[in-house]
Amino acid sequence: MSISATYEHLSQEDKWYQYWQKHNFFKSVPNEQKAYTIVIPPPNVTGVLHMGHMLNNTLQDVLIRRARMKGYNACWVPGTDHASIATEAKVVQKLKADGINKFDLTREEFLEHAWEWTHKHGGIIQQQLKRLGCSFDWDREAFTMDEVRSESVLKVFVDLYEKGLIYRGYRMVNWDPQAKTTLSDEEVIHKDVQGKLYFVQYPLADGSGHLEIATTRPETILGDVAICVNPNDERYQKLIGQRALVPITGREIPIVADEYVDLEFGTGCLKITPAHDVNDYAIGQKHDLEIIDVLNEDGTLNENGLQFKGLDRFEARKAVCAELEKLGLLVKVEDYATSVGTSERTGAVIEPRLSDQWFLKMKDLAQPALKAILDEEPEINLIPEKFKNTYRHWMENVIDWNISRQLWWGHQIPAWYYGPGKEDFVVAENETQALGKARKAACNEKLALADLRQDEDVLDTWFSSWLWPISVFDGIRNPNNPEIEYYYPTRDLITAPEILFFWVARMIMLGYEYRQEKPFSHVYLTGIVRDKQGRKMSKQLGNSPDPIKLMEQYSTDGVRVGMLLTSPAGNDLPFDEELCVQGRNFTNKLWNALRLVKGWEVSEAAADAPEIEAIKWFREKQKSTLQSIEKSFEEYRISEALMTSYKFAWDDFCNWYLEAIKPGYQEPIAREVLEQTLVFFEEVITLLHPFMPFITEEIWHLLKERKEGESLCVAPWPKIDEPQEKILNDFDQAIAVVNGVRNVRAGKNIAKKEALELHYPGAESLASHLQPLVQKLANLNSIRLKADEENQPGFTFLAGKYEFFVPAGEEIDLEAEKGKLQKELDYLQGFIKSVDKKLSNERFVANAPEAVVGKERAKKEDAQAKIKALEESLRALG
RNA sequence: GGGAGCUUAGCUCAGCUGGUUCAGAGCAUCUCGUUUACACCGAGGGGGUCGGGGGUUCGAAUCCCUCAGCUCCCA
Repeated sequence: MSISATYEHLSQEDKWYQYWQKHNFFKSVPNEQKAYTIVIPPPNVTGVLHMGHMLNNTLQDVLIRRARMKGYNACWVPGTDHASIATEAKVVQKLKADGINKFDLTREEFLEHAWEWTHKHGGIIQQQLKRLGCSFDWDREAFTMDEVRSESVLKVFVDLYEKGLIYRGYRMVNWDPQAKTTLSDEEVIHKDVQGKLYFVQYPLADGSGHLEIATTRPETILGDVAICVNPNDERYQKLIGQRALVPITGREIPIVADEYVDLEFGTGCLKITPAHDVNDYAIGQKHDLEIIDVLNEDGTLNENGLQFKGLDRFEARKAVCAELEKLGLLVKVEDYATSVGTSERTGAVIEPRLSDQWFLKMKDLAQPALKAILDEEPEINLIPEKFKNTYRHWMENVIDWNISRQLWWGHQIPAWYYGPGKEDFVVAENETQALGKARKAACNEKLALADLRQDEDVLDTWFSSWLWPISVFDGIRNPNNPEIEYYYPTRDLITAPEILFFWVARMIMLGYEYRQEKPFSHVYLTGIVRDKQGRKMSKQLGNSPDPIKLMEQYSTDGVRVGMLLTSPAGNDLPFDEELCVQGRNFTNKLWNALRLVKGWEVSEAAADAPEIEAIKWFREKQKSTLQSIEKSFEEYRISEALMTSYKFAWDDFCNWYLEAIKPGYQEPIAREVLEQTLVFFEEVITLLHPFMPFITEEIWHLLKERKEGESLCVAPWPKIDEPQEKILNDFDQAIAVVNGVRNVRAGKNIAKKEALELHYPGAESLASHLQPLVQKLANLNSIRLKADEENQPGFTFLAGKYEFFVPAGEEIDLEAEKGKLQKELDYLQGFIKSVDKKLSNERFVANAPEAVVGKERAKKEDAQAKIKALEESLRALG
């Protein structure tokens, strides 16, 4: 069989993904095996693959492929998310480009456009995930707005409402004036900015003087309803109960006292604008103050803004300042470092705004979710554990979740109003049920559907995502269906720490609420993919490489390896294309190993000693490597598992094993050796398959004849077995000897093809059965026991604690050799001194454990043995 | 402002409850090597006073205190 000189990844990748799909290897149906389930963190339905997705989904694929090979019924569920605010923003933008204003459309018309957009741009990321090799059960693909998921969302909403956990409230919320919707606290990003603090004079109503207040938002002066001072502030005692005039408007407002006011901040006088600040709102409630809202929903000033009506809030700020200055009321302006909330999606500065919204009570739901993670023996393991603290902090201080959004794209809130009052509504899963409930509530049997008006708002996207591990198995609508019973709880959730609260915490809450059980047992939090300068990769910065191009250039396997090599859980990944080069080089190495083993002629001769020993060793090495890989996987140290596999393939298999069994130039290999080698090769690529599915599948098929329908992706993972340490240790010593000889060659510029002689100091220094192997790997013409008095020129080296000798003809630089030996001797003598110091320290001998003291004694003996060997060598050199 | 975490070779990271022979890996770097699977390679080498200071201890990268720098979360 002829094998191409290079691995042609492009055609192979496509070929094997099709093969896997054709044979339904990734399909899962409940059976008697144990389930291993992962649900994808659903990407935005209209999104495209970015580096974060690559990292995240590669990790999931590694875990699920390994589980499949280990004999679990592995099920990885794909799907997408409707991403309410992001998708709606894109559709609005697109319509705008077409000259259409969203608000000129009816809701139905807009949704038509949105679906059209979704169908046009949906499906791309799924193709890209296939490209990445992800072994999803595609028959299970779900979308947060498909029928099953939508009905589940509404059902949960109604249920939680009936349990009294969902309520409608007039509250101060985070308002995004650009998207014209509210946001939850989690969607607000606080940013430090350099602002200004404006000091403004407010005249007293009785004309007896004025007082001074400091504010960062002068434009809200127009909505002031009071001035507040601290009751303990001696400066302002006599003002309490008086009245002041709001600048520009001339409105008269009371001066009230409240301990909330910080004596130290600004002037100690606080202006109260309940409509535009959450703390002011609280004070307003307490003192029964009126509310004057000066802003429109787009962030411009309304009629309460007087002459500034129609100006944007930031323009208005400037205009108000100019006016205050003109009136002589602006005392001074100071620089002031502050932080402002911005919208996660649009970046707009968030406006605190009073409005009617739907809220979900979180306190009770949080309890089991808190326990699940923080228990001594947690039901859910966070990886890495350091996120426990963050999680605890959020959970313990959780506040009610604003779940309504003033958008159209999403699940419309299933509440219907039957009358003019704020409370004249019913909550139901559909119109028909709503009508029945409404008739009852209104005590009016004549109510018709036409009399009902559904709430305009949609639900926060996360309100559908938090059902995901249950809803993908239809476990909300049909809680006893065999699928949910079989697959739930899932095993691993792999996601970014950024959405620990948005999503992970809420899924845990919902899992316990609806199934009285955790949604997953392990949460693996990945890092963020950053560029070399440490910046997060983003579209805006344009600092992200195109994942598809990377896969085209370096092969999918190469990119997968590159990404995983450097990404321990929870650590950010400073991405560098060099990593993909390393991954690509590794695929090349494996490919060439295949070319080597498939290129040999076969003979029926018996195996030679080096080959027999190499085989004995590699068998044990495989066992010990497997053990260590298993341990890494158990601890979710994926990079470590990969690195161990990488070194096993490259160092142990290619550099040691293959070199040990490799026949001479144009010589054949013994059949039994070749057959064993093919078995070993298969073991190597089996361990690598979860990381690099494509090339390993290709090699697996080339190693021997396979039948149609066979595949490495469903081949069994090897069984764990105890290695024989003696064999491994003996071989390690042999390797040390080979390295010693190579070292001598490198140091003395002796060509590899020039055969050397080796003298070893005793049977224990180099097992006799390994000598032929050493001879082959170090290119020695003979190995013999070292005579007591060598008395000939040569080089010495230490392997383990033994001194070996390589005779070197006449060309040896005696003095240099002696110098080298003397240096080693000096070091060892110094070393013995330090060990002696320890051993002669009574407190050490008395306090340290027996084993530690014993080790020190052993060190000393070793060193003494070496010194003796060195001294002999020195004497031999004259 | 409150909280958490990090700081080990040029880079990315290991280093478990303090104790094997001067602290490890991968990559990068340097030297040598090419008719004999692979230069996307082989062999070998160099490189760190474990952020600074102090303490506990017979013994500290590992525990404690402190200072500095960085990151994240929350308000």
